[in-house]
Amino acid sequence: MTNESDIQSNFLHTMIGKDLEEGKNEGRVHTRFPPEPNGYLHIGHAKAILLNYTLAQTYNGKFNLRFDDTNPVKEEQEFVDSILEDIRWLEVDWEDRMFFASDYFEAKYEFARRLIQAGRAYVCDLSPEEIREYRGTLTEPGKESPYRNRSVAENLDLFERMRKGEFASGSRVLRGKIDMSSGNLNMRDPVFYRILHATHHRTGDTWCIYPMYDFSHPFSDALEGITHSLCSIEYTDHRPLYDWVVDNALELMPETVKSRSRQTEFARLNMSYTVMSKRKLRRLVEEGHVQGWDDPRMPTIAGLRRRGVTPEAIAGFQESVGVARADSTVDLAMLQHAIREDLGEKAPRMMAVLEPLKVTITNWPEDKTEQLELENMPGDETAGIRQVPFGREIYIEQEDFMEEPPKKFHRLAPGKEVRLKGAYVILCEEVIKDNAGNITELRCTYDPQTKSGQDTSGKKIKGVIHWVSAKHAAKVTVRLYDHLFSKENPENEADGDFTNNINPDSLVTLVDIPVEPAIADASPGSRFQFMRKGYFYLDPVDAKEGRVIYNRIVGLRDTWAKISK
RNA sequence: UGGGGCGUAGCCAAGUCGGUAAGGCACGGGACUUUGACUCCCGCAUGCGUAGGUUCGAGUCCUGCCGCCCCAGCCA
Repeated sequence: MTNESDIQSNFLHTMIGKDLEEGKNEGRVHTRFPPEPNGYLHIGHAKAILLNYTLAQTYNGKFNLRFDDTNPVKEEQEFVDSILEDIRWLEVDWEDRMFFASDYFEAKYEFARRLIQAGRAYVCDLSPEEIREYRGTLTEPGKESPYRNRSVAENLDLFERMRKGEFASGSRVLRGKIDMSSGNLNMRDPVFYRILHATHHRTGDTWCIYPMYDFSHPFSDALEGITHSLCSIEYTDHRPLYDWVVDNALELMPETVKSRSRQTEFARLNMSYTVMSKRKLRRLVEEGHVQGWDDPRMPTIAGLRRRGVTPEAIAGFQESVGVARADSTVDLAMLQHAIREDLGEKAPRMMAVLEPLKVTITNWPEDKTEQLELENMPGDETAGIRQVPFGREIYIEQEDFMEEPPKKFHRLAPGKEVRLKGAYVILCEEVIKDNAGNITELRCTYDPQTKSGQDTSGKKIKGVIHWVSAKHAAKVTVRLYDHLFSKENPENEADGDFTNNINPDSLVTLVDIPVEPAIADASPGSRFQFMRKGYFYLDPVDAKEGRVIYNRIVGLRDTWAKISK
């Protein structure tokens, strides 16, 4: 049984609680996620998936996966494959209930026939343009089609011949006979079937008529015994039609219908600096602005996965965002927080220098290497210890040295001391520059009394910086941008040029960076926290092709950046 | 100008029969710290789009305004 205080309170739980109380659906809760296989899933879909799945789990119910594949010209097998992979990765289990709307084409055809027989649907010969004209406008009622009162026999005959392929694509449709004067345009004799001579990715050329969403979806729900059909807010206007279809199915196809499902709408996810429109994401891919649907900067599940985000982080994000009916735009910081929260306790700490500055420790013997022991997770002994070599020449981060430091700067500066994490305290004695005045090297001395863990010097050093042994360091590539857009590079409002400010996929200046040997030996899929630099992930896709590239999953909070402003 | 939906802090979001505004993110302050990270404390809406009304009492009920979003695919 679920502890009520564990459940994020929202209107969905209130609704289900009420339904259960009233004994609706024999106390069953059965949800579904119904993607159209016409693109890759993104984090917005993750919200819908998790919502449906956790709702079912909370009430010991069931969750179905159903591909809404009723439009053969847009759908492809590649997308059903990617969707399956993404949902599995999210650790959402549909058990043995994976369905396709196309599984029910025959049943839907029969349902349509019975609607005709009941005088509630008719074949209409109006052209698409004429149908639009007859539909009226937002403020004016529509006109009834001249074909609206065909006899049942004629409709049945025509509909059968539509199926047989006797007519050209677009020449006729089957429409529901509802109300051409309804204020709700969806009720003005909606189209249920269109003729489309196209090959379907699953049914091939078996059919040349395909059901429309408004007819197909509610019936699919009813056939599967769905009790709660969640969808996004823009379908609110479709609810009366949804009910019309289910009610008719209940009456005319009782032998097949398993539930009186109800549609409930919720607001889809919007996030700052994030493109969530499938259409725009497709453009980014097709116009080559990104490597593909799984580009690590993409908000797709595949992109997030490749970047190194964990399913747990996505679930945590979803939970913290909640769900409501009001339009909203979640701050990207919420996602970043969820990622850090999850990785903070599972990613081993390592040192990597992204923008190296050479440091020579002048009082350290020329060829002496000392193996230092560093904790993988400070404070957590079970995470183990690693050996890190230390020698005369090391690299530190360029930004950890300032020739003329401001007051609160705790790192290295001429004549100042700083602790090298896990090693010794060094003192900066000399700054070496090239002819152009660029700092090329620091000459420092170390204090033998200050070895990490056995410091006898009594020194209180505030600054601790990360480093890497120059002799032992390996070089890898790093992708620093973790989002397509950011505060500095926001997506443009206008549809046309929203691609203008795309963050680059990597910084070329960082191509050769030294890292701890332990990192260089890591296997694909490893996640680390590079000390003071963020969480990184060895890109498995690049690794497959022999490239060693680390993606920054998310950066760390940077208090210094704020102080220094 | 038809129909539908929505408005609680910078961003999300709880608020059963009306009983005196949860929580998270962000932000600010402090403690701790061999990651300026993490963690831990503290602070952050006399106010719930707005104007009235009902009531001992209104975010919750009523009325009028204002604002934002969706709908005229043989897409989903």
